[in-house]
Amino acid sequence: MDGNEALQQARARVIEAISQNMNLYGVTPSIGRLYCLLFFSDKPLTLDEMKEELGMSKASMSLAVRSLLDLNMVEKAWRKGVRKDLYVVKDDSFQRFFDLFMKKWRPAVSMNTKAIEKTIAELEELDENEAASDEDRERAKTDISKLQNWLVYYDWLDRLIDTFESKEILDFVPMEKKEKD
Amino acid sequence: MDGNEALQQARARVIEAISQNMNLYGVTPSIGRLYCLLFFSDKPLTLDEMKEELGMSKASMSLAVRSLLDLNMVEKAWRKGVRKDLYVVKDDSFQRFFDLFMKKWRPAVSMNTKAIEKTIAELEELDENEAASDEDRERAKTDISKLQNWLVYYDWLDRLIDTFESKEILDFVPMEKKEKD
DNA sequence: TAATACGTTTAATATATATTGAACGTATTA
DNA sequence: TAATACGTTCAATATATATTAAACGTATTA
Repeated sequence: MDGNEALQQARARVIEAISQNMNLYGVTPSIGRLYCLLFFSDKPLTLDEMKEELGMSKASMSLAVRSLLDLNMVEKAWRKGVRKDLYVVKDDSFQRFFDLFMKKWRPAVSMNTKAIEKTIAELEELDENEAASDEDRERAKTDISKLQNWLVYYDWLDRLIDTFESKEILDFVPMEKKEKD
Repeated sequence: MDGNEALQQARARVIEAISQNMNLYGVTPSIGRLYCLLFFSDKPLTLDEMKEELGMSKASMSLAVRSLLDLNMVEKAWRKGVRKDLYVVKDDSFQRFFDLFMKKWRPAVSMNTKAIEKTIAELEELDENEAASDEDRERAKTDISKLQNWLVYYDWLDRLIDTFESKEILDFVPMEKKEKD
């Protein structure tokens, strides 16, 4: 086995693992492989080069790159004299993790919170509505109480994401392991 | 509009929002709706009742319940004299969030770490192999350095998940907002 | 024991999503 | 200007996943 072959084979193992687990970021293995291709590449790549390497269509590459841009996992690169768009990974794993929460979780927290608040308001109206049956009003009360627990959680989650965004989380869980005493 | 109708409509909004955003937990909207059904139910439900409420097959309910059990989002309930299996939500949003990391993220971290470690070992061999070309050995060195950065990140992530599992994270981001001074 | 009532598995189907080739718009070059 | 080289969009297709009906195994009841 020659050196290059050994290199490719060694890389293949982590590419496979990373690509498979990339679903935690809400992307497919294909997109994961593209990310890995860029990760191991020693230079920015064009859509045509990606297409060539992965044996996929240019349209796919265009879409895949866009999802990666969305997640802040890659960025455009420029090089004098090159007209094609070039892309490189933003090789900061911590930032990648934090960005996931800012891009995906934050909007979800916001949506859910708004929905819950609006619903609680409606349920309170129902509870105060004399025309409603006792049973319905009772259920409204129960729902309100359950939903308020959710609000507490979403507020917490929002504050947790704040500590990701500000990187304050690193004060609590430091990047480097503590030295053993 | 009568009370019950108002109740259903109020619930529908949060059900929709929650179900849609449940993809962050790696489950489909259908499973999300089942979760919400159980959440709002005032009693444990059987597969047949779920099937009835959601208009889906029993097989679907069986599979959906299993994913929710997997994520620790529901649990079995027993009631004297009832032979059918009964299920209720585990209505602890915080625990639900922590469990996601223990069930999904932790194994991913573990898999990726192992793959990376094994690959680094192979690359080190390659780097020390006199027969390999200088170019390949150089690339191996570069890869090793990049992969070691990932190891630092995964180690950190593992420790972060530790703070979820032990709930120490709540020391840093408390459940209740701090009172304003 | 036989008969019934469960939940699960399996194989088939329906649905959603990923992927593609071709058409399109825009910028660059000649 | 016309011609070429891009990246993107769109409609068609391929693939993966969700969903189902039917078969199955097990426990319970009579």
